[in-house]
Amino acid sequence: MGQVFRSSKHSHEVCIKRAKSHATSLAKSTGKKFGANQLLVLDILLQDHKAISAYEIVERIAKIADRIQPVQVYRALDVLLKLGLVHRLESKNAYVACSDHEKCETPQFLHCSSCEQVAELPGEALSKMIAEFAQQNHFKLDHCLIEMVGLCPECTPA
Amino acid sequence: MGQVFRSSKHSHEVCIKRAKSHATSLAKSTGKKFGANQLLVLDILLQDHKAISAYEIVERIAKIADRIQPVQVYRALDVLLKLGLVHRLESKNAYVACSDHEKCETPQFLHCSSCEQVAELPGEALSKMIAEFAQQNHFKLDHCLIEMVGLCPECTPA
DNA sequence: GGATGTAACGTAATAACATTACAATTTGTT
DNA sequence: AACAAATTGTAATGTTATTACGTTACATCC
Repeated sequence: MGQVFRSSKHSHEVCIKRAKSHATSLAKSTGKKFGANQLLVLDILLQDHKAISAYEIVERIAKIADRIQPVQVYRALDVLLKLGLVHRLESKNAYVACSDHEKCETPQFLHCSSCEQVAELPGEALSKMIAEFAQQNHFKLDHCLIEMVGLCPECTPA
Repeated sequence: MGQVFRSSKHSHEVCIKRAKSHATSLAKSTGKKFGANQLLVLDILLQDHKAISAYEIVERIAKIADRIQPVQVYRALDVLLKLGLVHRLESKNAYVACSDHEKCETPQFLHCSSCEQVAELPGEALSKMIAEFAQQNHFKLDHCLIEMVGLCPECTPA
């Protein structure tokens, strides 16, 4: 199993590059183009592996470009969320760039309460088990939210 | 395995009675007493198995007693949440009375998107598995949020 | 080229959810 | 009665998200 949490020294340029190339190929395959605000929001979220609020995105954009309104950020987020390029952390009302472009239909998040980094859990064993639980209870599952809070390896005292 | 979703014809009086007697015994064992607002909020939430917002609670209380302010509802909710008598559904910003007083440290919710009923999943298999996943990823788990959305048995077309 | 459709953007206002700060009241205890 | 602790009351504010309406950019089709 790979490291789900990025080391603080990992080459984040690589993450950004990979995410952007994924976004580009997604755009190509669907025939869509990203608008200016959508690109800005994605750029901001790609700066690290933390989840930030929509209003925080507003502020960060204001530092590098013309200030835009919250609603414009929410609209951009809607598009990015639908494409799976961004996820929403329900328990934090915050948004994070997807960091696992292979398999993230039902993302399961690990959120470090110390450094605030967010990781996505790979693998499907958990979602399969959950699907089974649902079925056992005659529940027609649409989607499931899994958010774990705790300390990441780097923030765990040895 | 019991029915986690209450049938629409279930005798809800029993649920209310059971919850209230649990609350009473909890109060007795901890030497606390519930305040007027706390009792009102609990009563409102016990009226059914649905999750409602704090502001909805404000409105419902206004129908049966003097109107109170949102902050008063939030305070009452804080107390009830800490006692485990009420849970918060993060993905809906809504609150629901606990319906499984035996075992609800890490409640796992099923939320019907049609009738809006909320059920708690019994058992610990899921939470154990999740704890394992956390450990495998060197994540020191504090708590975990599990919310499943779909259709309950009564709302599932045959 | 001009009409048309659609996706994104701009602006203002407001709705929905939650907290802070401070004062008054009630309750239990000595 | 005096005190502490918990609860309640009131006002204001902070945070998150949406609605409504209008404009701009751009591709397509006739």
